[in-house]
Amino acid sequence: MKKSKQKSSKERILQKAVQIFARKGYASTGMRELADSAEVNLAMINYFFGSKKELLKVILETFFRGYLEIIEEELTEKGTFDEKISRFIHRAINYLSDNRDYMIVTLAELPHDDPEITEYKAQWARKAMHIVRDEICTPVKESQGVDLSPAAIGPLLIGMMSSRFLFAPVMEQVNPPGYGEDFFRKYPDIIAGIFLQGIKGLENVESEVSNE
Amino acid sequence: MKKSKQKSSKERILQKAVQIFARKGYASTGMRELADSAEVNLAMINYFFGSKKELLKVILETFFRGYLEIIEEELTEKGTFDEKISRFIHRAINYLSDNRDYMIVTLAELPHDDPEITEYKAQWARKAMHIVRDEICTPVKESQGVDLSPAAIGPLLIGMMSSRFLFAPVMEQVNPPGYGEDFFRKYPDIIAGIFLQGIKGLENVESEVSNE
DNA sequence: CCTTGATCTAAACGTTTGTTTAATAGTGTT
DNA sequence: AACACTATTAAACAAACGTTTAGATCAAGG
Repeated sequence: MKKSKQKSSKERILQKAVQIFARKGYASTGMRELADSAEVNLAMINYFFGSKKELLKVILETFFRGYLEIIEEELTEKGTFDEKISRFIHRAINYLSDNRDYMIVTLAELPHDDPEITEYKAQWARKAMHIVRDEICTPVKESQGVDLSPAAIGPLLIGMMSSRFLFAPVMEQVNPPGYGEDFFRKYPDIIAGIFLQGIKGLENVESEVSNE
Repeated sequence: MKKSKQKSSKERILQKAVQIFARKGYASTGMRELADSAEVNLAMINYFFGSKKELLKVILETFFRGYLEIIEEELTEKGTFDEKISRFIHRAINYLSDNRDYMIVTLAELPHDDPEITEYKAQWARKAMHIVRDEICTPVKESQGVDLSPAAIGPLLIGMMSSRFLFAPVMEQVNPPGYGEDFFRKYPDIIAGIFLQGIKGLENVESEVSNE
């Protein structure tokens, strides 16, 4: 372990950026506030990262890379369908929990369409969608005859797994802190259970809307 | 129908605000850009709404009120558990679809904790959570013995229903527009099916984590 | 000792930010 | 015609914005 005592300026900037962007939002955070918080001269941010937007890209990149790695490792390797899905959901929720701030920054920026950033996100979404199609949608189609669009199932999974974290700031205001803490230990099991049993219960949904 | 020809300045401001906030984000949208887009003098925004933040509150208030009304009407009225849940999900997804921009603005601001705004959101969350507890968590507990926290199920439902819309700007870049359009006609059925069958499949999850 | 390259600083750049003010225009009432 | 009230305008405000510049500081290598 080398220089574990003090982080470098660049590391400090990134660490504080993720923290503050998650709490206040990317656009509402000024570079001076970030510089002060990271105990760094204002100019150092652009010195290391080029621009504020490039700094955001580093954060998105980091989150997406980690998430995609989990998709690849857990969804494309051996095991039954149920095993793979369950393994993936457990590890993904763990990842979201360990990287809440990265996740919050990424998902809060998702709906906005700065063209530069949107293309960036789309690159990752493309890769994830192929795997979701091959490993989830296709098997479900073959075993149950239900057509699932990967463009819906991918977002659905993230939505299910992340919702609790995105609502956290509000829920802390609603419930006393620490409330339901025991419940949230079972959270990954619940989500995995709902998703797995949920799509297993899907059957002839398509017939209802076959031809209108 | 009275003066359907031209909307009032106040209406135009609100309409354009929701539109632009949804596309670019609340914080990144300047008041001058909004004023120009609404074809209104800059000062009129604060004249009608007091401040930029008050304008945001009106948007949040509008979305929450509509969503809570659906919760109340569909979840607390007559019918079996399955009927109520299914009715609620169908109508809620319809509501989200009809008010995409309101939803995007609201959900994108959710994770951020401007204290003034957070307390605002918490007021609505409180009301919704009571209903979710009484109408979803308690029945599930009685019929299946599974303890669900309303602080998780409420967000989970929104997360499941909204994910597809929040990812839309990215997915449009991934898929050709119009792709999977036929699928998304079945979307409410799919979501309702997954959720209902999903929680019905939950059983002895708690026993796995009973005592570690 | 001098050089090289990376790190850091203080200061300023020109815009843009949200908000406010004071004056004007319009509309219906008395 | 004078009044009251709402709506609208152009202009200005201080503050904050992201970015850039020129120069200092520092450590390591030749």
